Amino acid sequence: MEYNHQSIEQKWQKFWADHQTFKTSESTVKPKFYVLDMFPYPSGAGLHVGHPLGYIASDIFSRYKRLKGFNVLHPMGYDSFGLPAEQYAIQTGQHPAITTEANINRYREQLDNIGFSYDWSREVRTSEPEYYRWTQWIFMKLFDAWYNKQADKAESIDTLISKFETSGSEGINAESDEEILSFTVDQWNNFSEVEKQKELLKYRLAYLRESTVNWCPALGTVLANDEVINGVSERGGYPVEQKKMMQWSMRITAYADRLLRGLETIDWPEPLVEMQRNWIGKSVGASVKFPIPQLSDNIEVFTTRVDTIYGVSFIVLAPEHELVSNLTTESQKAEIEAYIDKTSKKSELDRLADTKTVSGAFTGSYAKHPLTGEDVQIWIADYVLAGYGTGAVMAVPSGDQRDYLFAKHFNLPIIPISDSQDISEAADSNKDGKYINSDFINGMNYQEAVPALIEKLESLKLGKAKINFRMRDAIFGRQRYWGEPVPVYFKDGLPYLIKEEELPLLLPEVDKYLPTETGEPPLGRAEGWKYQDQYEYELSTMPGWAGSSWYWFRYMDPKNQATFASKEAVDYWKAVDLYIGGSEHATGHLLYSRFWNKFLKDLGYHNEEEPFKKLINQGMIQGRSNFVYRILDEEGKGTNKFVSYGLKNNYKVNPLHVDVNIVHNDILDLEKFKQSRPDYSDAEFILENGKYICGTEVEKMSKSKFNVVNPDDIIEQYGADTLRLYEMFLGPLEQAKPWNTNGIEGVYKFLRKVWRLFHDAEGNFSVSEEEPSKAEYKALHKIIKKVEEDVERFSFNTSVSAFMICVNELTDLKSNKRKILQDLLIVLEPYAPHITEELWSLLGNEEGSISYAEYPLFNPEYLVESEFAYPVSINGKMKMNLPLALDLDQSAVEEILKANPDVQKFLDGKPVKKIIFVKGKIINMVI
RNA sequence: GCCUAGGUGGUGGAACUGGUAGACACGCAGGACUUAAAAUCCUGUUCCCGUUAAGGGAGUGCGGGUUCGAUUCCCGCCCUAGGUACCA
Repeated sequence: MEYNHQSIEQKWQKFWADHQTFKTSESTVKPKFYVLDMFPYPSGAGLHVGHPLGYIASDIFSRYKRLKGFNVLHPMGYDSFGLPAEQYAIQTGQHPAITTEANINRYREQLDNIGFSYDWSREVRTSEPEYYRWTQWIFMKLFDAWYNKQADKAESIDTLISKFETSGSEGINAESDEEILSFTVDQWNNFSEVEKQKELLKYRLAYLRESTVNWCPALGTVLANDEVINGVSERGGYPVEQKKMMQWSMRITAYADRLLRGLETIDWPEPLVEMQRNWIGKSVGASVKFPIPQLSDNIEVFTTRVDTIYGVSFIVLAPEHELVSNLTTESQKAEIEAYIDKTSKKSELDRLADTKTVSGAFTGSYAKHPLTGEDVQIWIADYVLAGYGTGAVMAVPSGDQRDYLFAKHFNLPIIPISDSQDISEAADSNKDGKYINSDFINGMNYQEAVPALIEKLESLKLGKAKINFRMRDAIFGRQRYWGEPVPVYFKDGLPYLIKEEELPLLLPEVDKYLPTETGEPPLGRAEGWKYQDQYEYELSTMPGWAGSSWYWFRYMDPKNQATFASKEAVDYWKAVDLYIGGSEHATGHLLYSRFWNKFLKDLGYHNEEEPFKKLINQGMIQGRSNFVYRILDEEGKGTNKFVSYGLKNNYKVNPLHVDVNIVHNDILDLEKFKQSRPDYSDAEFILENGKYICGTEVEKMSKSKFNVVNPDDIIEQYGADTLRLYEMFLGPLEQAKPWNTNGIEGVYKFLRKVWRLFHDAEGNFSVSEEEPSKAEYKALHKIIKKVEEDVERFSFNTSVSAFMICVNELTDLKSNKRKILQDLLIVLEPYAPHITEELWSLLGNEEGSISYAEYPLFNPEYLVESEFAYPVSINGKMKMNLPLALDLDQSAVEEILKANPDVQKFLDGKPVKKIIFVKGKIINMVI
């Protein structure tokens, strides 16, 4: 019987499903291992061959770990709230839940075809009420929490209230809004309920506040910073503008430092860690106040170079800075207003594009230098950002290039402050020299000057050391329908939580999925949707990242009605040991998940500071487009003649995308091409060597480029095992690479060879019970060792090559020994589970039991060489013949030396500690 | 500009701590089997010189360096991909 992938794969997929082979439980003495894939958003387009790359890798790893005796949790689910289903609903009126359900079913079918070992009994869907009930519950916990900086953790808001009740606002060290009240115990107790709630809102980790948001008019919703790329929306690429709105936010900034510190404890790809580090953007510096006597106020600036303070020759405010209007003198008013008007009209995109031109305006006012007391001019300019630091900078033209250009342009003084500076052409920010023109720090170096200055500023109450973060709080509301309702109602204009036992707050039905006529979010259309029939619910829904910020917990205990995951389950599974997914989530999902994880830890729900111990980014699989070249006539119009790639330069041609599914190894299937469109039916071709060769280009995989390859088609032709092996064979997991099927035949051929090892020439199943030869053991143990090493370092592509070598060797040896083949199957099982299960049961083992087999033990003895003899040279100076060995003990070294007096002579009687052999040659001796 | 990763045959890629560069696969060429095709198997395949062969030379983006020995380490440069950008 020949290898029939279709019947084998169907048989085993059904077997695994019927027997719940991969169902996982906590009740075991085995060590646990948690392997997680980033769950997909179920889009209408279904899976293409790029999607499963990471899933295949994680499945191989999971199966390998199971064989190695671990209790593996390997679940899958769907991030099923999101924009595309809602956009589809707007167009067609179909409820997003129906679209989503259909898409999920399609995804499931495609996933099943690949033969993954997921425990489907643990599936989660973020849009199901049983799931989002707990998303809402976590939101409630966040609303009911504040961040105690002293304890460096979040606590229940009750502990803050009791502090207010016993000692007022005195001594509270909390992460909060900027403008907080200070009050005594009596004042607090006399506050009205509304006043108390208003004040508490400034401390809550989920809070409502008027803030500047990224508003996307085309999508009709606000977006978080990570959802805005280069000034346009991540989804759809629509323009985004800044707008002030009442918005729900998450006080992620409270965790900035812990999020930063945690990065050192986890095993993530360096680029990704770097991205998070930059996103958090910690700067250590100082805040300095420049007094403005006429307003009896100060301008506060943040600087990372307080040592350059004597080089300050002016101050620059962001055009939006709150003091600008008060500082503007009568004579400068027109100029300032014109400048503000000009900059406010610039869109985010223009501002990003134009960073070269220097622009700004003088307010006419002066501030006092905090140390010298001299007057410094106050300017406004759009190179200072309102959103970072205090929205004001002290300008040091000699040390900062932007300040330098600004000073040159407006003819402002440039004061050198270091004896090592060269400021003839540009600012010089080096910290190496001794200070000059700098009063009491003259002659000091950087390390001495900074603490001296901080001390001085503190004594004058005009400055202090400060740490600043680039990261902003995350906007949490979305003015959309298809998301989790926020479990909040409004009373006296203030938000209150609904009761825990009233969860889930179900998403109400609406007649249309568009904003209301008055501009409220779609939930405003839900008729009679009121809390206790009188209070307005929050009409925004949660953002896409809400449901994905804790889902790995739900897999641990997906059916629990009493809590998001039981203490026992959480204590058993702890954190995700291996997480595989794309790097596009670096500053979104992966940051928010770490935040929520830390928060839930603070409240005592689990003990893991970091949710994902090890992370691997699989590279994107790009499309490989094929082109045909249509010949143009004299007028440049397309004819119905097509010329092969190699001859196209002899003609005037127009390249056209051609469906990659009718091209094989870049050779066009002419008949299928003719059938593909009616006007191609009489197409003519100019061939080379009797073939039509297509051109190629690497592009993103998309329908419009006719380069989408559906895994189902590959599976039908070659089988899931071939697909799995081939996707791994394609190249390193973490590297982006174009999809091409040019080499898939080789992998398919390999599987047929495996099959044939178990069958005789007539195709009958036949294995021998004889004791294998040394050579056979060697082939086997080479692959055992190689695959162990490769899987542990996620180098799956080299394993596939090693399998091919192994099977070629066994074929050459005509080996069909049970002892060899049985172990080979176990090693191959993670990569090609269907064929191995089939052959395993043909060997007479219990059906389906390879999933529980024991991984064969590697024995290095089989790899030790005993044959002779290569001519070798040492230091290029002598030649001799020596036995081959991998590793030698002292007696073996002596033996070799005794047998080779030439070497003895060369070594001049010095004792040899070690002989280093490489692939059978002495390459060095350690004396 | 800055950060990160990378640059190896016709192609995808291997070479793990410095040790036979090009494993494995695709493609291509030739051959066996076959009436023929498919399938399968065998041989060759970095480039250049050498009629074949024996043999020789060059070679991992470019230019230097360290080393008995460099795809690997160091210095300078070029290019590609991803990220990021008036962050004070």
